[in-house]
Amino acid sequence: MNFVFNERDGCGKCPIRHRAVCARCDEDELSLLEGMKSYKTIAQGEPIIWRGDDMHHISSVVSGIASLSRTLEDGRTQVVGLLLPSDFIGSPGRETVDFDVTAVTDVTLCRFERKSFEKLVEDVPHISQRVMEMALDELNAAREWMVLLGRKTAREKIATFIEMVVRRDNVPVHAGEPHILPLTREEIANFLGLTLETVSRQLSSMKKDGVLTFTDRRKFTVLDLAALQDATGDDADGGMIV
Amino acid sequence: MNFVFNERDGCGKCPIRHRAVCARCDEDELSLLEGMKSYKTIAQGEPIIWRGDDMHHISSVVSGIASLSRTLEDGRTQVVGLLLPSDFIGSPGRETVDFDVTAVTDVTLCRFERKSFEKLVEDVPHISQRVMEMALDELNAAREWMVLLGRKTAREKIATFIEMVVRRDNVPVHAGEPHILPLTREEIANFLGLTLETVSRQLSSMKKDGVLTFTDRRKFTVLDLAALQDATGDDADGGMIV
DNA sequence: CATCGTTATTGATCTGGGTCAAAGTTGCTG
DNA sequence: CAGCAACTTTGACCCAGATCAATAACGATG
Repeated sequence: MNFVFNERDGCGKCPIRHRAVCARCDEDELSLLEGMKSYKTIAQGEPIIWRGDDMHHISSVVSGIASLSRTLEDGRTQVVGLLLPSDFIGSPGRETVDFDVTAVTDVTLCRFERKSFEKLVEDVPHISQRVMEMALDELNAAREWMVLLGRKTAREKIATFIEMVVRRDNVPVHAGEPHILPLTREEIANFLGLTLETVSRQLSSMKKDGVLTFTDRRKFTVLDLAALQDATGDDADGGMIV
Repeated sequence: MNFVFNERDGCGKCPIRHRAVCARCDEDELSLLEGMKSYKTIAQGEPIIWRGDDMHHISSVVSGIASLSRTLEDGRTQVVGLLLPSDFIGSPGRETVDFDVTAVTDVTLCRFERKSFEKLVEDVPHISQRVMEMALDELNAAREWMVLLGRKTAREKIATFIEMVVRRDNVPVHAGEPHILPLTREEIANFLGLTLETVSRQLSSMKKDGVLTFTDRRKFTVLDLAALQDATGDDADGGMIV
């Protein structure tokens, strides 16, 4: 899961190098993984793995977006994270998954047998260090999201989400290019702890206020970035400290 | 942070052994820490460190409870975690803290200079593995809490919180013994994304319904555990899978 | 043990966002 | 390109929980 939508540095070869070990690559260590990996593609909307299922593999997202979510008995659903390229599905040391994982778009995974991966974690210190760093990053992002879920208004939640999408896009994409919402209104709602109607109303309201325009229901451009950032409820500089 | 309130296994000597390395103790490795540690006590209600402060130490909670929280400009506060004995304050690899840390009760910390701790993480593989496991546990707990914050009703939030306190107590404490609420109504509210009035009303309502009794505003006994668990909104078995 | 500040309870009222319902879009698929 | 299914918008209404306010119960202190 990677709330900030920033893709980590990767050396572009094997998926596991994206984040797990890259920048400290050692061909010998990594060649251990060569025999173990297999690829799998899951179609948009299909489940990848259900909560409680045995976790035979640890996978890395190669392309596409997956969601981590929990659904209560009566159908209320909360998305607790989005998995973007280089994010992992499954944790070493856990036998089962604790959340449902679903393909939000078509998703390609690079999979490693869990047992072998766990052995690798024990044998290669770089890997546990990298997984530790990733888990700490995710933890921070999750806590940040807890503030949003527990205390922000609908308007602030939407603004935070949009700002996050824009921040992610602004690295690779040129100015002027419209941004793409990777989720439906309902998925956004389940991510923000709202209903789809409220999401729709707030987006309309921001459109009316001249903060955004939509070219189509998935594509938008920010007209007033300052207003957008103001509306997030966060510190002026976007969470960083002065 | 340790939402489930379960204290991890510890060998009872140095605080860092509580969770960081215990079960894989190696006297030689750990003796590296002997010279580095220092103890500090913070009085109830006092700040331990503020968001944005430079993190000169990584600390382990020896006794007491601390809270991790974020406050928006207008005063809305969300507690994103409680730190119990054996939990860490600060992460290797981060220069500043991202949340305010406050002593909920008197707190004693065992502190290590951050740089030395980071060196230890690099040098001793057991430690990064243990920190990795801890971070993954915390991450899971944080995501579980996101479901509560985003989707549960006030009644379900309170029931979940009480059930958590009871679960933590039930290991060491004998049946019949009243449980102790470690937080004020306001702190509970800030942890659950509610107001203190709603917390108070829900507790009164559960008292009226015969689920709980209070002997004093901090001490309570559960009269109907089944009803309490029903009220959490979670699966019957408390989150585990059948 | 009276006083005072803090914490908790309870009541009255308000409102943001949920719920229910009805159109309006969009994009497949035959 | 018609017809349908999935998604989105918008409106009307409602209610859980927030807000505002008054009172009560602690518990520390002199």
